[in-house]
Amino acid sequence: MMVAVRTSATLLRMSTGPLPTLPLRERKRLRAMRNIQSVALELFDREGFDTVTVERIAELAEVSPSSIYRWFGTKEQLIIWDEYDPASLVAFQERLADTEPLEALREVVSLTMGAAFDDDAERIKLRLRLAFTNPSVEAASILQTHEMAQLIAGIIASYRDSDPSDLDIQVAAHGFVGALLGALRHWYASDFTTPIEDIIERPLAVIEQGAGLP
Amino acid sequence: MMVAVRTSATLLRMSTGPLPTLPLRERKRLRAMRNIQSVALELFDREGFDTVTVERIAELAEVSPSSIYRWFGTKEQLIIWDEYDPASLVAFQERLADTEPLEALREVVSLTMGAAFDDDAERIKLRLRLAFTNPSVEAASILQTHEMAQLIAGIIASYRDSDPSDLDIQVAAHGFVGALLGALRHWYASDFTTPIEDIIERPLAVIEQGAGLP
DNA sequence: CCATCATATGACAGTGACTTCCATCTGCGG
DNA sequence: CCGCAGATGGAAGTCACTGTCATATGATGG
Repeated sequence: MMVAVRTSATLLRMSTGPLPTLPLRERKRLRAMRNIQSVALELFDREGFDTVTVERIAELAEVSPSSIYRWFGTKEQLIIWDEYDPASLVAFQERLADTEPLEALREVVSLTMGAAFDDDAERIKLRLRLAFTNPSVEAASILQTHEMAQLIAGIIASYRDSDPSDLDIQVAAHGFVGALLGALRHWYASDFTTPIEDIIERPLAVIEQGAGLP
Repeated sequence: MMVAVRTSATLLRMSTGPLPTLPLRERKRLRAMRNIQSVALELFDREGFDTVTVERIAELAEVSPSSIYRWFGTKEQLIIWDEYDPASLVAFQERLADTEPLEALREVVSLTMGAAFDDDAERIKLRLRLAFTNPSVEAASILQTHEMAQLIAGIIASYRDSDPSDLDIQVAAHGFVGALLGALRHWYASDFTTPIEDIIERPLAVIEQGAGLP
Protein backbone atom coordinates (compact mmCIF):
# COMPACT_ATOMS: atom_id res chain seq x y z
CA MET A 1 0.00 0.00 0.00
CA MET A 2 1.03 3.60 0.47
CA VAL A 3 2.89 3.51 -2.77
CA ALA A 4 0.04 1.53 -4.23
CA VAL A 5 0.43 0.84 -7.88
CA ARG A 6 -2.48 -0.46 -9.91
CA THR A 7 -2.60 -2.36 -13.11
CA SER A 8 -4.52 -1.24 -16.15
CA ALA A 9 -7.05 -3.93 -15.40
CA THR A 10 -8.03 -1.93 -12.36
CA LEU A 11 -8.30 1.25 -14.31
CA LEU A 12 -10.73 -0.32 -16.73
CA ARG A 13 -12.81 -1.79 -13.95
CA MET A 14 -16.01 0.20 -13.46
CA SER A 15 -17.60 -1.44 -10.43
CA THR A 16 -15.95 -3.20 -7.52
CA GLY A 17 -17.16 -6.64 -8.56
CA PRO A 18 -14.77 -9.58 -8.64
CA LEU A 19 -12.83 -10.46 -11.74
CA PRO A 20 -14.87 -13.17 -13.49
CA THR A 21 -11.84 -15.15 -14.59
CA LEU A 22 -10.65 -16.04 -11.08
CA PRO A 23 -11.47 -19.46 -9.60
CA LEU A 24 -14.39 -19.55 -7.20
CA ARG A 25 -12.16 -20.28 -4.24
CA GLU A 26 -9.97 -17.23 -4.90
CA ARG A 27 -12.99 -15.01 -5.41
CA LYS A 28 -14.42 -16.08 -2.08
CA ARG A 29 -11.17 -15.47 -0.28
CA LEU A 30 -10.75 -12.01 -1.83
CA ARG A 31 -14.30 -11.09 -0.93
CA ALA A 32 -13.67 -12.20 2.65
CA MET A 33 -10.40 -10.26 2.80
CA ARG A 34 -12.04 -7.09 1.49
CA ASN A 35 -14.73 -7.46 4.12
CA ILE A 36 -12.26 -8.15 6.91
CA GLN A 37 -10.22 -5.10 5.95
CA SER A 38 -13.31 -2.91 5.94
CA VAL A 39 -14.36 -4.15 9.35
CA ALA A 40 -10.83 -3.69 10.68
CA LEU A 41 -10.41 -0.19 9.27
CA GLU A 42 -13.68 0.93 10.77
CA LEU A 43 -12.83 -0.48 14.19
CA PHE A 44 -9.29 0.93 14.13
CA ASP A 45 -10.68 4.31 13.15
CA ARG A 46 -13.25 4.34 15.91
CA GLU A 47 -11.34 2.76 18.79
CA GLY A 48 -7.65 2.91 17.89
CA PHE A 49 -5.30 0.29 16.52
CA ASP A 50 -4.02 -1.00 19.85
CA THR A 51 -7.40 -1.29 21.52
CA VAL A 52 -8.97 -3.53 18.89
CA THR A 53 -7.99 -7.19 19.07
CA VAL A 54 -7.73 -9.44 16.04
CA GLU A 55 -10.14 -11.79 17.75
CA ARG A 56 -12.82 -9.14 17.77
CA ILE A 57 -12.26 -8.32 14.11
CA ALA A 58 -12.60 -12.02 13.39
CA GLU A 59 -15.90 -12.20 15.25
CA LEU A 60 -17.37 -9.20 13.47
CA ALA A 61 -16.19 -10.39 10.07
CA GLU A 62 -17.42 -13.90 10.83
CA VAL A 63 -14.16 -15.68 10.15
CA SER A 64 -11.72 -17.45 12.42
CA PRO A 65 -8.64 -15.64 13.74
CA SER A 66 -6.60 -18.40 12.11
CA SER A 67 -7.82 -17.36 8.70
CA ILE A 68 -7.00 -13.71 9.32
CA TYR A 69 -3.45 -14.62 10.20
CA ARG A 70 -3.21 -17.03 7.31
CA TRP A 71 -4.36 -14.38 4.83
CA PHE A 72 -2.90 -11.17 6.21
CA GLY A 73 0.07 -12.45 8.19
CA THR A 74 0.08 -9.65 10.75
CA LYS A 75 -2.37 -7.26 12.35
CA GLU A 76 -0.63 -4.35 10.63
CA GLN A 77 -1.24 -5.88 7.21
CA LEU A 78 -4.95 -5.46 7.82
CA ILE A 79 -4.24 -1.81 7.05
CA ILE A 80 -1.34 -2.12 4.65
CA TRP A 81 -2.66 -4.85 2.40
CA ASP A 82 -3.81 -3.68 -1.01
CA GLU A 83 -5.79 -6.01 -3.20
CA TYR A 84 -4.24 -4.66 -6.38
CA ASP A 85 -0.59 -4.54 -5.40
CA PRO A 86 0.43 -7.83 -7.01
CA ALA A 87 -1.23 -6.99 -10.31
CA SER A 88 0.37 -3.55 -10.19
CA LEU A 89 3.79 -5.05 -9.81
CA VAL A 90 3.20 -7.07 -12.95
CA ALA A 91 2.13 -3.95 -14.81
CA PHE A 92 5.30 -2.20 -13.73
CA GLN A 93 7.51 -5.02 -14.87
CA GLU A 94 5.73 -5.14 -18.23
CA ARG A 95 6.37 -1.45 -18.78
CA LEU A 96 10.06 -1.97 -18.16
CA ALA A 97 10.41 -3.55 -21.57
CA ASP A 98 9.66 -0.24 -23.29
CA THR A 99 10.87 2.45 -20.90
CA GLU A 100 13.89 3.01 -18.73
CA PRO A 101 13.39 2.30 -14.99
CA LEU A 102 12.91 5.78 -13.57
CA GLU A 103 10.53 6.77 -16.32
CA ALA A 104 8.55 3.55 -15.93
CA LEU A 105 8.39 4.21 -12.21
CA ARG A 106 7.15 7.73 -12.83
CA GLU A 107 4.45 6.62 -15.22
CA VAL A 108 3.08 3.67 -13.30
CA VAL A 109 3.20 5.20 -9.84
CA SER A 110 1.68 8.44 -11.04
CA LEU A 111 -1.06 6.84 -13.08
CA THR A 112 -2.08 4.26 -10.54
CA MET A 113 -1.83 6.30 -7.38
CA GLY A 114 -4.15 8.80 -8.99
CA ALA A 115 -6.52 6.02 -9.96
CA ALA A 116 -6.41 4.50 -6.48
CA PHE A 117 -7.13 7.87 -4.94
CA ASP A 118 -10.02 8.59 -7.31
CA ASP A 119 -11.41 5.12 -6.77
CA ASP A 120 -11.82 5.26 -2.99
CA ALA A 121 -10.22 8.40 -1.63
CA GLU A 122 -11.60 7.99 1.89
CA ARG A 123 -10.19 4.52 2.33
CA ILE A 124 -6.74 5.62 1.12
CA LYS A 125 -6.80 8.61 3.45
CA LEU A 126 -7.85 6.49 6.39
CA ARG A 127 -5.15 3.91 5.70
CA LEU A 128 -2.47 6.58 5.41
CA ARG A 129 -3.68 8.26 8.56
CA LEU A 130 -3.58 5.01 10.48
CA ALA A 131 -0.14 4.26 9.06
CA PHE A 132 1.30 7.59 10.11
CA THR A 133 -0.47 7.61 13.47
CA ASN A 134 0.42 4.25 14.98
CA PRO A 135 4.10 3.37 15.47
CA SER A 136 3.83 -0.32 14.72
CA VAL A 137 1.80 0.26 11.56
CA GLU A 138 4.25 2.94 10.55
CA ALA A 139 7.10 0.50 11.06
CA ALA A 140 5.38 -2.10 8.92
CA SER A 141 4.67 0.45 6.18
CA ILE A 142 8.22 1.68 6.17
CA LEU A 143 9.51 -1.85 6.02
CA GLN A 144 7.31 -2.48 3.04
CA THR A 145 8.62 0.57 1.21
CA HIS A 146 12.11 -0.71 1.89
CA GLU A 147 11.26 -4.00 0.29
CA MET A 148 10.13 -1.89 -2.63
CA ALA A 149 13.49 -0.15 -2.61
CA GLN A 150 15.27 -3.49 -2.79
CA LEU A 151 13.02 -4.41 -5.68
CA ILE A 152 13.82 -1.18 -7.51
CA ALA A 153 17.50 -1.69 -6.81
CA GLY A 154 17.33 -5.11 -8.38
CA ILE A 155 15.54 -3.78 -11.45
CA ILE A 156 17.96 -0.90 -11.96
CA ALA A 157 20.83 -3.31 -11.46
CA SER A 158 19.65 -5.66 -14.17
CA TYR A 159 18.98 -2.67 -16.46
CA ARG A 160 22.52 -1.39 -15.98
CA ASP A 161 23.89 -4.93 -15.85
CA SER A 162 25.51 -4.40 -12.46
CA ASP A 163 25.01 -5.55 -8.87
CA PRO A 164 21.95 -4.63 -6.74
CA SER A 165 24.18 -3.93 -3.75
CA ASP A 166 26.12 -1.35 -5.76
CA LEU A 167 26.45 1.82 -3.71
CA ASP A 168 25.01 4.17 -6.34
CA ILE A 169 22.03 1.96 -6.88
CA GLN A 170 21.34 1.38 -3.19
CA VAL A 171 21.56 5.07 -2.46
CA ALA A 172 19.31 6.00 -5.37
CA ALA A 173 16.67 3.37 -4.65
CA HIS A 174 16.47 4.03 -0.94
CA GLY A 175 16.75 7.75 -1.50
CA PHE A 176 13.75 7.57 -3.77
CA VAL A 177 11.48 5.52 -1.51
CA GLY A 178 12.62 7.54 1.48
CA ALA A 179 11.76 10.73 -0.30
CA LEU A 180 8.47 9.23 -1.47
CA LEU A 181 7.62 8.32 2.09
CA GLY A 182 8.47 11.86 3.13
CA ALA A 183 6.24 13.20 0.39
CA LEU A 184 3.41 10.92 1.49
CA ARG A 185 3.87 12.13 5.05
CA HIS A 186 3.62 15.68 3.79
CA TRP A 187 0.55 14.72 1.79
CA TYR A 188 -1.08 13.34 4.90
CA ALA A 189 0.00 16.36 6.95
CA SER A 190 -1.46 18.72 4.36
CA ASP A 191 -4.72 16.79 4.59
CA PHE A 192 -4.21 15.64 0.99
CA THR A 193 -4.46 19.11 -0.50
CA THR A 194 -1.09 18.92 -2.27
CA PRO A 195 -1.56 17.71 -5.87
CA ILE A 196 -0.66 14.06 -6.36
CA GLU A 197 1.65 14.91 -9.26
CA ASP A 198 3.93 16.79 -6.87
CA ILE A 199 3.97 13.88 -4.44
CA ILE A 200 5.35 11.66 -7.19
CA GLU A 201 7.44 14.20 -9.02
CA ARG A 202 9.56 15.58 -6.19
CA PRO A 203 11.08 12.30 -5.00
CA LEU A 204 12.07 11.50 -8.57
CA ALA A 205 13.49 14.98 -8.97
CA VAL A 206 15.64 14.42 -5.89
CA ILE A 207 17.32 11.47 -7.55
CA GLU A 208 17.65 13.17 -10.87
CA GLN A 209 18.73 16.64 -9.81
CA GLY A 210 19.05 16.67 -6.02
CA ALA A 211 16.91 18.42 -3.47
CA GLY A 212 18.52 21.81 -4.08
CA LEU A 213 18.10 22.57 -0.44
CA PRO A 214 19.86 25.57 1.10
CA MET B 1 22.38 3.27 16.35
CA MET B 2 23.24 2.54 12.74
CA VAL B 3 23.70 6.21 12.12
CA ALA B 4 25.37 6.49 15.49
CA VAL B 5 26.70 9.91 16.23
CA ARG B 6 29.10 10.47 19.07
CA THR B 7 29.93 13.51 21.10
CA SER B 8 33.40 14.95 21.45
CA ALA B 9 33.41 13.68 25.02
CA THR B 10 33.47 10.17 23.60
CA LEU B 11 36.29 10.98 21.24
CA LEU B 12 38.44 12.20 24.09
CA ARG B 13 37.69 9.18 26.21
CA MET B 14 40.64 6.78 26.25
CA SER B 15 39.32 3.80 28.19
CA THR B 16 35.77 2.47 28.44
CA GLY B 17 35.36 3.51 32.06
CA PRO B 18 32.27 5.41 33.20
CA LEU B 19 32.21 9.18 33.19
CA PRO B 20 33.09 10.23 36.73
CA THR B 21 30.63 13.13 36.85
CA LEU B 22 27.49 10.95 36.60
CA PRO B 23 25.55 10.09 39.78
CA LEU B 24 26.22 6.65 41.22
CA ARG B 25 22.75 5.41 40.34
CA GLU B 26 23.11 6.36 36.67
CA ARG B 27 26.54 4.81 36.49
CA LYS B 28 25.19 1.56 37.85
CA ARG B 29 22.33 1.52 35.39
CA LEU B 30 24.62 2.24 32.43
CA ARG B 31 26.99 -0.48 33.52
CA ALA B 32 24.11 -2.91 33.77
CA MET B 33 22.80 -1.87 30.34
CA ARG B 34 26.20 -2.31 28.72
CA ASN B 35 26.44 -5.76 30.25
CA ILE B 36 22.91 -6.72 29.23
CA GLN B 37 23.58 -5.61 25.66
CA SER B 38 26.79 -7.62 25.51
CA VAL B 39 25.05 -10.72 26.80
CA ALA B 40 22.17 -10.20 24.38
CA LEU B 41 24.41 -9.62 21.35
CA GLU B 42 26.39 -12.75 22.05
CA LEU B 43 23.28 -14.86 22.44
CA PHE B 44 21.61 -13.40 19.34
CA ASP B 45 24.78 -14.03 17.38
CA ARG B 46 25.06 -17.62 18.49
CA GLU B 47 21.43 -18.74 18.50
CA GLY B 48 19.49 -16.20 16.46
CA PHE B 49 17.31 -13.31 17.49
CA ASP B 50 14.01 -15.18 17.58
CA THR B 51 15.28 -18.17 19.49
CA VAL B 52 16.63 -16.23 22.46
CA THR B 53 14.04 -15.06 24.96
CA VAL B 54 14.34 -11.87 26.97
CA GLU B 55 13.87 -13.94 30.09
CA ARG B 56 17.02 -15.89 29.35
CA ILE B 57 19.00 -12.73 28.70
CA ALA B 58 17.76 -11.43 32.03
CA GLU B 59 18.92 -14.57 33.81
CA LEU B 60 22.38 -14.50 32.28
CA ALA B 61 22.78 -10.78 32.92
CA GLU B 62 21.45 -11.22 36.46
CA VAL B 63 18.70 -8.64 36.23
CA SER B 64 14.93 -8.97 36.16
CA PRO B 65 13.04 -8.98 32.87
CA SER B 66 11.15 -5.97 34.21
CA SER B 67 14.33 -3.94 34.30
CA ILE B 68 15.26 -4.88 30.74
CA TYR B 69 11.92 -3.68 29.50
CA ARG B 70 12.09 -0.56 31.65
CA TRP B 71 15.53 0.32 30.30
CA PHE B 72 15.41 -0.85 26.70
CA GLY B 73 11.71 -0.76 25.96
CA THR B 74 11.75 -3.55 23.40
CA LYS B 75 13.76 -6.63 22.59
CA GLU B 76 14.95 -4.98 19.37
CA GLN B 77 16.42 -2.06 21.29
CA LEU B 78 18.83 -4.51 22.91
CA ILE B 79 20.59 -4.35 19.54
CA ILE B 80 19.75 -0.83 18.45
CA TRP B 81 20.47 1.04 21.68
CA ASP B 82 23.67 3.05 21.64
CA GLU B 83 25.02 4.44 24.86
CA TYR B 84 26.35 7.56 23.18
CA ASP B 85 23.41 8.53 21.01
CA PRO B 86 21.92 11.12 23.37
CA ALA B 87 25.24 12.87 23.88
CA SER B 88 25.84 12.80 20.12
CA LEU B 89 22.55 14.52 19.49
CA VAL B 90 23.62 17.31 21.79
CA ALA B 91 26.92 17.63 19.94
CA PHE B 92 25.06 17.91 16.65
CA GLN B 93 22.78 20.62 17.93
CA GLU B 94 25.73 22.55 19.33
CA ARG B 95 27.45 22.50 15.95
CA LEU B 96 24.36 23.95 14.33
CA ALA B 97 25.18 27.35 15.79
CA ASP B 98 28.27 27.67 13.59
CA THR B 99 27.50 25.64 10.46
CA GLU B 100 24.56 25.19 8.15
CA PRO B 101 22.54 21.98 8.67
CA LEU B 102 23.83 19.76 5.87
CA GLU B 103 27.43 20.66 6.60
CA ALA B 104 26.94 20.08 10.33
CA LEU B 105 25.38 16.73 9.52
CA ARG B 106 28.30 15.82 7.32
CA GLU B 107 30.89 16.74 9.92
CA VAL B 108 29.28 15.12 12.94
CA VAL B 109 28.10 11.93 11.26
CA SER B 110 31.43 11.45 9.49
CA LEU B 111 33.57 12.15 12.52
CA THR B 112 31.57 10.10 14.97
CA MET B 113 30.76 7.12 12.80
CA GLY B 114 34.44 6.77 12.15
CA ALA B 115 35.17 7.03 15.85
CA ALA B 116 32.48 4.49 16.70
CA PHE B 117 33.84 2.09 14.14
CA ASP B 118 37.43 2.49 15.32
CA ASP B 119 36.35 2.12 18.93
CA ASP B 120 34.68 -1.28 18.66
CA ALA B 121 34.41 -2.34 15.05
CA GLU B 122 33.27 -5.87 15.81
CA ARG B 123 30.35 -4.75 17.92
CA ILE B 124 29.21 -2.29 15.24
CA LYS B 125 29.48 -4.94 12.55
CA LEU B 126 27.56 -7.45 14.63
CA ARG B 127 24.80 -4.95 15.37
CA LEU B 128 24.48 -3.99 11.71
CA ARG B 129 24.45 -7.61 10.66
CA LEU B 130 21.73 -8.45 13.17
CA ALA B 131 19.79 -5.38 12.06
CA PHE B 132 19.90 -6.30 8.39
CA THR B 133 19.31 -9.98 9.02
CA ASN B 134 16.21 -10.07 11.21
CA PRO B 135 13.01 -8.45 9.89
CA SER B 136 11.74 -7.12 13.20
CA VAL B 137 15.10 -5.62 14.10
CA GLU B 138 15.31 -4.15 10.64
CA ALA B 139 11.90 -2.62 11.08
CA ALA B 140 12.90 -1.09 14.38
CA SER B 141 16.12 0.27 12.91
CA ILE B 142 14.34 1.78 9.97
CA LEU B 143 11.77 3.34 12.23
CA GLN B 144 14.55 4.88 14.24
CA THR B 145 16.17 6.40 11.16
CA HIS B 146 12.81 7.85 10.27
CA GLU B 147 12.59 9.50 13.64
CA MET B 148 15.99 10.90 12.77
CA ALA B 149 14.56 12.19 9.51
CA GLN B 150 11.79 13.97 11.35
CA LEU B 151 14.39 15.48 13.62
CA ILE B 152 16.46 16.68 10.69
CA ALA B 153 13.34 18.04 9.03
CA GLY B 154 12.60 20.05 12.16
CA ILE B 155 16.11 21.43 12.31
CA ILE B 156 16.20 22.43 8.65
CA ALA B 157 12.78 23.98 9.05
CA SER B 158 13.85 26.18 11.92
CA TYR B 159 17.03 27.08 10.03
CA ARG B 160 15.02 28.19 6.99
CA ASP B 161 12.26 29.55 9.20
CA SER B 162 9.59 27.39 7.56
CA ASP B 163 7.43 24.40 8.43
CA PRO B 164 8.83 20.87 9.08
CA SER B 165 6.05 19.33 7.00
CA ASP B 166 7.12 21.42 4.00
CA LEU B 167 7.38 19.15 0.96
CA ASP B 168 10.94 20.11 0.03
CA ILE B 169 12.14 19.57 3.56
CA GLN B 170 10.34 16.26 4.05
CA VAL B 171 11.64 14.93 0.76
CA ALA B 172 15.21 16.04 1.50
CA ALA B 173 15.27 14.71 5.05
CA HIS B 174 13.73 11.35 4.25
CA GLY B 175 15.70 11.12 1.03
CA PHE B 176 18.87 11.55 3.01
CA VAL B 177 18.17 9.00 5.73
CA GLY B 178 16.80 6.61 3.13
CA ALA B 179 19.94 6.96 1.09
CA LEU B 180 22.05 6.63 4.24
CA LEU B 181 20.26 3.43 5.12
CA GLY B 182 20.88 2.19 1.61
CA ALA B 183 24.54 3.06 1.94
CA LEU B 184 24.73 1.24 5.27
CA ARG B 185 23.10 -1.77 3.70
CA HIS B 186 25.73 -1.64 0.97
CA TRP B 187 28.42 -1.27 3.63
CA TYR B 188 27.17 -4.37 5.37
CA ALA B 189 26.84 -6.23 2.07
CA SER B 190 30.41 -5.31 1.12
CA ASP B 191 31.55 -6.70 4.47
CA PHE B 192 32.54 -3.16 5.50
CA THR B 193 35.24 -2.84 2.87
CA THR B 194 33.81 0.37 1.39
CA PRO B 195 35.45 3.41 3.01
CA ILE B 196 33.29 5.11 5.60
CA GLU B 197 33.71 8.49 3.92
CA ASP B 198 31.81 7.19 0.89
CA ILE B 199 29.02 5.84 3.06
CA ILE B 200 28.45 9.32 4.44
CA GLU B 201 29.29 11.33 1.34
CA ARG B 202 27.03 9.70 -1.22
CA PRO B 203 23.71 10.20 0.58
CA LEU B 204 24.56 13.87 1.07
CA ALA B 205 25.56 14.12 -2.59
CA VAL B 206 22.17 12.73 -3.57
CA ILE B 207 20.43 15.60 -1.85
CA GLU B 208 22.83 18.18 -3.13
CA GLN B 209 23.28 17.05 -6.72
CA GLY B 210 21.03 14.04 -7.30
CA ALA B 211 22.01 10.45 -7.85
CA GLY B 212 22.98 10.94 -11.50
CA LEU B 213 21.58 7.53 -12.18
CA PRO B 214 20.69 6.32 -15.65
C1' DC C 1 -25.02 -35.72 -10.74
C1' DC C 2 -22.01 -37.99 -7.71
C1' DA C 3 -17.74 -39.94 -5.53
C1' DT C 4 -12.99 -38.84 -4.59
C1' DC C 5 -9.34 -36.07 -3.66
C1' DA C 6 -6.72 -31.92 -2.66
C1' DT C 7 -6.76 -28.06 -0.13
C1' DA C 8 -8.53 -24.63 2.91
C1' DT C 9 -10.78 -23.60 7.21
C1' DG C 10 -11.65 -23.57 12.22
C1' DA C 11 -10.80 -24.95 16.90
C1' DC C 12 -7.40 -25.58 20.27
C1' DA C 13 -3.33 -25.31 22.81
C1' DG C 14 0.57 -23.31 23.20
C1' DT C 15 4.78 -19.47 23.35
C1' DG C 16 6.75 -15.24 24.41
C1' DA C 17 6.83 -10.12 24.12
C1' DC C 18 5.12 -6.55 26.66
C1' DT C 19 2.20 -4.18 30.50
C1' DT C 20 0.58 -3.21 35.03
C1' DC C 21 0.77 -3.26 39.82
C1' DC C 22 2.71 -3.53 44.21
C1' DA C 23 5.96 -4.85 47.83
C1' DT C 24 10.69 -4.25 48.70
C1' DC C 25 15.03 -2.26 48.44
C1' DT C 26 18.65 1.30 47.77
C1' DG C 27 21.02 5.55 46.83
C1' DC C 28 20.54 10.33 48.35
C1' DG C 29 19.85 14.44 51.30
C1' DG C 30 19.33 16.06 55.87
C1' DC D 1 22.31 7.55 60.95
C1' DC D 2 17.52 8.22 59.43
C1' DG D 3 13.76 8.99 56.36
C1' DC D 4 12.33 9.52 51.86
C1' DA D 5 11.93 9.38 46.77
C1' DG D 6 12.61 6.72 43.27
C1' DA D 7 14.23 2.39 41.38
C1' DT D 8 14.03 -2.68 41.25
C1' DG D 9 12.02 -7.37 41.30
C1' DG D 10 8.17 -10.49 41.27
C1' DA D 11 3.82 -11.98 39.84
C1' DA D 12 -0.21 -12.00 37.14
C1' DG D 13 -2.30 -10.82 33.02
C1' DT D 14 -3.11 -9.49 27.86
C1' DC D 15 -2.63 -10.43 23.21
C1' DA D 16 -0.16 -11.18 18.80
C1' DC D 17 1.29 -15.02 16.55
C1' DT D 18 2.44 -20.22 15.65
C1' DG D 19 1.70 -25.03 15.19
C1' DT D 20 -1.36 -29.06 14.79
C1' DC D 21 -5.16 -31.69 13.46
C1' DA D 22 -9.97 -32.86 12.59
C1' DT D 23 -13.44 -31.18 9.59
C1' DA D 24 -15.46 -29.00 5.70
C1' DT D 25 -15.53 -27.39 0.90
C1' DG D 26 -14.30 -26.49 -3.74
C1' DA D 27 -12.01 -28.84 -7.74
C1' DT D 28 -11.92 -33.05 -10.70
C1' DG D 29 -12.86 -37.40 -13.09
C1' DG D 30 -16.50 -40.77 -13.94
